[in-house]
Amino acid sequence: MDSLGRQSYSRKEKSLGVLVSNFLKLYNRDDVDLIGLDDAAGKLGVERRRIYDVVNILESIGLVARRGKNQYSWKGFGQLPRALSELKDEGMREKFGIIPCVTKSEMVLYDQVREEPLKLTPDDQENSPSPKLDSKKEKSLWVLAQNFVKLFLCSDDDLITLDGATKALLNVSQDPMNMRTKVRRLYDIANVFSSMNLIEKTHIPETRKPAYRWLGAKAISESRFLTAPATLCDRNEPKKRVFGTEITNFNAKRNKTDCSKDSKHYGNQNTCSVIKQEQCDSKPAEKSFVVGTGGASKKNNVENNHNQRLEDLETLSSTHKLQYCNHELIGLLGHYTETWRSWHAEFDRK
DNA sequence: CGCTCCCGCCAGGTA
DNA sequence: TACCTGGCGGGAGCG
Repeated sequence: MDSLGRQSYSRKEKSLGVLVSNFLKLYNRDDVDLIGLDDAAGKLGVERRRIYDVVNILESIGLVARRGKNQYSWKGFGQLPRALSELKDEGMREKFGIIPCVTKSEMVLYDQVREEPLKLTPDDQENSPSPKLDSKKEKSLWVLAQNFVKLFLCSDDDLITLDGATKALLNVSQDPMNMRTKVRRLYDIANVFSSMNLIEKTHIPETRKPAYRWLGAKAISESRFLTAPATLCDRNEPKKRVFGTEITNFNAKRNKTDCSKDSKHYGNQNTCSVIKQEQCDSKPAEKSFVVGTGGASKKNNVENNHNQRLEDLETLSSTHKLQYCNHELIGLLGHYTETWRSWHAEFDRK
């Protein structure tokens, strides 16, 4: 709320990155098979349109696969290495390692070379679609996301500038307006991947130009993005956007005169939804918050760790402090819900 | 003020 | 033909 009592709008809270992070918290579990788009939209408190963005990008690296209308299946991080290596092979064949400094004729060649995107989803992509559909597919988030990944996998340089990615993935000879649109999509994709710790946003030291660094599947598997803010591990770059540590999707909207129109489709879009941590947190052992009846030394350790973390926090920006607190609160909530559940189950048995 | 990217319109596809 | 899908670009938020 601002001083006038309006719900304040925070762009970051509504970002695709936060959404994807919450999406993963919700569905990144072994017992998840099918993901309903309506279900996801409802639980995450966003309109369906945004879910399409998320699943398209996740599908590009094989985390989910389209099963049919309104339904995706959760494939999981387990197959990520395989998907990435397939993308790499594909990219190598397509010469993605060479980021072209594009001239018009080069671009034509480049376009010819990367006609068919990798089929990580066997079902609908099989039958040769119409040329019209091809051109649509060529522009899709899915393809753009795959090509973006290929760029990292096939390049020796682990830093890729936004400029470089733009030149490599988009036909820079097109009109500027078209370019602007495509670059927006690159931002979307980059945000999603950085929220997953697949890449991180940084910049070229000399030029300060924005750039992305590949962190890769290993970073994801080591990552605690489901349970802890990356902020604390990354004090070199306090300005870096950190996703997944905020509760997203409050009903505050960007100011626009009439938001009611679209609610015909998405009745639930304004619901304030907080991801239920007890559903999401599949790795209680990894929780940064420790509770228990352990001995005094254990307790001291916990306190020391806690104090150390408070000291660490002091070095951060206020935004990151808030993000950290948000995360801790969610963790606590999840922990106590879990405890309550098990006690309740125990009570029921007796 | 330029960069970033959310938001939702609406065209085209599908059941 | 109602509903699903997702490209697209306006324009708001932010540094």
